[in-house]
Amino acid sequence: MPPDLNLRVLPRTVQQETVDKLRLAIFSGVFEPGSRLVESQLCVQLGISRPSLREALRSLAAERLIDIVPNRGPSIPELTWEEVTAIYEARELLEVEAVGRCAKQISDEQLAALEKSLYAFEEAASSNDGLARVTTAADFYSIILANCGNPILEEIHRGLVARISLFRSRSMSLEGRAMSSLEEMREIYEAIAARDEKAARKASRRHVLKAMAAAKKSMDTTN
Amino acid sequence: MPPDLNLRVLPRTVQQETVDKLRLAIFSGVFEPGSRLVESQLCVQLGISRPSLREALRSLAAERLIDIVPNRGPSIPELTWEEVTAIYEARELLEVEAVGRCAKQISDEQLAALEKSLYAFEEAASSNDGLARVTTAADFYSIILANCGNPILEEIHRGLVARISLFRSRSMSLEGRAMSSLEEMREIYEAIAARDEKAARKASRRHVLKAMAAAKKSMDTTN
DNA sequence: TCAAGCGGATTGTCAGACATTCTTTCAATC
DNA sequence: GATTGAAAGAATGTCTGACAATCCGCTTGA
Repeated sequence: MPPDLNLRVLPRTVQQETVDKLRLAIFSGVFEPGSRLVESQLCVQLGISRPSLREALRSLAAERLIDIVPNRGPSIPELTWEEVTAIYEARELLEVEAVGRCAKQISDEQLAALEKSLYAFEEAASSNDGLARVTTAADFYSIILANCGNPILEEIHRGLVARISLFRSRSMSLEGRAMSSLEEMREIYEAIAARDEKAARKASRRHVLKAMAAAKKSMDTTN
Repeated sequence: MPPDLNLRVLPRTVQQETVDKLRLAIFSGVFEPGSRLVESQLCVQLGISRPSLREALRSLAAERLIDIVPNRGPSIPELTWEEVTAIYEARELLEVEAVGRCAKQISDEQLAALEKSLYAFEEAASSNDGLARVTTAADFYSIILANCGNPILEEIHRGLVARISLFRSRSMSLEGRAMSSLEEMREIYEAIAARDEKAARKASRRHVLKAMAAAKKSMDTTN
């Protein structure tokens, strides 16, 4: 038997399912920012009991995907532009580092997977499916972060991106943003494929900064 | 009345108290790594009900301070050296950035507070109080991170440091480590006080790398 | 118009219960 | 003697139901 066989199928608990469902709902913008999540309603909608729901909500609160104020309950955060900026800056820091490391050490297989994900995003960018754009773009980053050699960076990055998913989907809907994003991502890919760490970092930084600018633009126009 | 008076005392719930208590207990090394946390026992020890405890445990699990395996319950993580390395690397990335930003923008008041915290650490370093060493050192970083201009970096850094608190307290007990740590921190402080961003980053990087080396050493000798 | 107070709605917390799953022990078999 | 298997005990996952504390909106009265 292989020594490190980890085929163990982890049983999925109601709590985990609930966290995933709610997380996805928050990503997809089902809840309005600032809106309150009423426990009794969610219990009925999700078909679970209040204790299970509350456990799930505590998890999401620790991930900063929802706010919980004592005696007022959970609500969807209303991010200010300052907070969004701070998140984008942190994302820049992590992502640039990850891209740089990735350029040095990604395997050929994973590089192929990265190219594939780029094509997937290309297709989504041409379409009008906003959610597909965000998810395929997320896949692209995900492969990079998974190959940077540091799972902690990956974990933190995932958390950050989750918190600004709403802004990402909004800005991705901006006229032309998807296409220029595609170009930037292609640059990143090319640099990684060429194992050019410096160029990869540069392209990555440019990409995040442009994404931040697009987010700001969408924030200004939306309000 | 002041316009932004935010004196509102947030009511502290049992859940929050429990999270804080358990977090502190984990920091202090009350629980052995790998040991399991039995709900019924904790309920009695903390004097709370199982639902409240479970909510607290979910929060801690989301912070990665405990592991929760379905049908096996919560336990203290046993970090491998690979994981610890990854955390230290991420910490380096964040801390160097924060120190650099801090050097550019910290106020004179906060600089004074930083100096004060350095003295506090100096005192703790001379003593034999391991916990005091870790907490005063944490205060020092805390001031830096609070003045880097990005609350997200602060938040993430706090989370990372929490996860390796055990290794920090161990390595701080190594012969001479506290004193050399003091020197490194003084270098950081001097560079920040001189508003020399580059030197501050350099000193910060050196400090984290040495801390990581000390952690590795303590890990090797302990086992 | 504004302040006080009242009532419904919501959250915080607990107790108790039960099915499921894990662990360990002990016996049976090879 | 070692391994397998079953059974008992312990711990977790989940639900129901309950009640006090708190918050929010509305009415009432000045």
